[in-house]
Amino acid sequence: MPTDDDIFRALADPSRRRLLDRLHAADGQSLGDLCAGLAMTRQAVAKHLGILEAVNLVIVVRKGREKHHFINRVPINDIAERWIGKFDQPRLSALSALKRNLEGEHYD
Amino acid sequence: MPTDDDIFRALADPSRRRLLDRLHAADGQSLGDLCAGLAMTRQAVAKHLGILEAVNLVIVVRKGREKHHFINRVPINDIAERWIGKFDQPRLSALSALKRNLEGEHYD
DNA sequence: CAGAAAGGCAACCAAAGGGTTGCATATTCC
DNA sequence: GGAATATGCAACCCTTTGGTTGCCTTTCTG
Repeated sequence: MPTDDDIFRALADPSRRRLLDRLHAADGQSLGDLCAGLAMTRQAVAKHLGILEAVNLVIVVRKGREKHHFINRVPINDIAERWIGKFDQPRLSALSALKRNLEGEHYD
Repeated sequence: MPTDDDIFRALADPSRRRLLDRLHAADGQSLGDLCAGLAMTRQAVAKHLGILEAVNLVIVVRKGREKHHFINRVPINDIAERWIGKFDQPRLSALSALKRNLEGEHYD
């Protein structure tokens, strides 16, 4: 079970956040997909993904010789609730969320 | 101007998050106050606070020979909005915020 | 004014971290 | 079967970083 500290440390590295960004843009990419265009070795990317897997920020599904990666939002939401939440002004965040809500969420 | 990366790296260390926790419990403490009960040198704590200051997570007010520290919530809220926000389910967070809104805060 | 209290500065150290190279393994396709 | 594809594993390297010790400066206080 990853601790909050594990999650924070995993998120501390910009390359890893970028990987999460890429998965957010297109979920389920393989290692090779995720390497494309990055100024890093495949092995480096694999290490980063390994760390993200270890803290459950990324879930892996193996399909043949390929390894597909999916974001798991739970840990992020957890630290957002448990740690970041207590530092933001409740009224402001409630207002902005409500505003987002009213302004039209047509995702999904 | 601190980048998101700076903020994440500053938050990555558990000692620094603990310092923020302590300031959250009682804002405006001095260096000596913040050292109390920690298994660290004063100099180590000062370094951590220096990092927190550098990224504007903590604001310092000098009073005589003392140095008082105050939390600045802006950077935390910034990354929460700009980065974490896009990873949580908009519907869920909007709902929970709305729920919080309805359930308690009737001080508009 | 002398000494204690609060903090600043700098050098140093051991460990962790991000990245690389090199090679091994497993799968798919012709 | 054999080559190309997709990934795994391990040793190694250099930089960052969290922490320490030692000493200096500033500000109260008796």
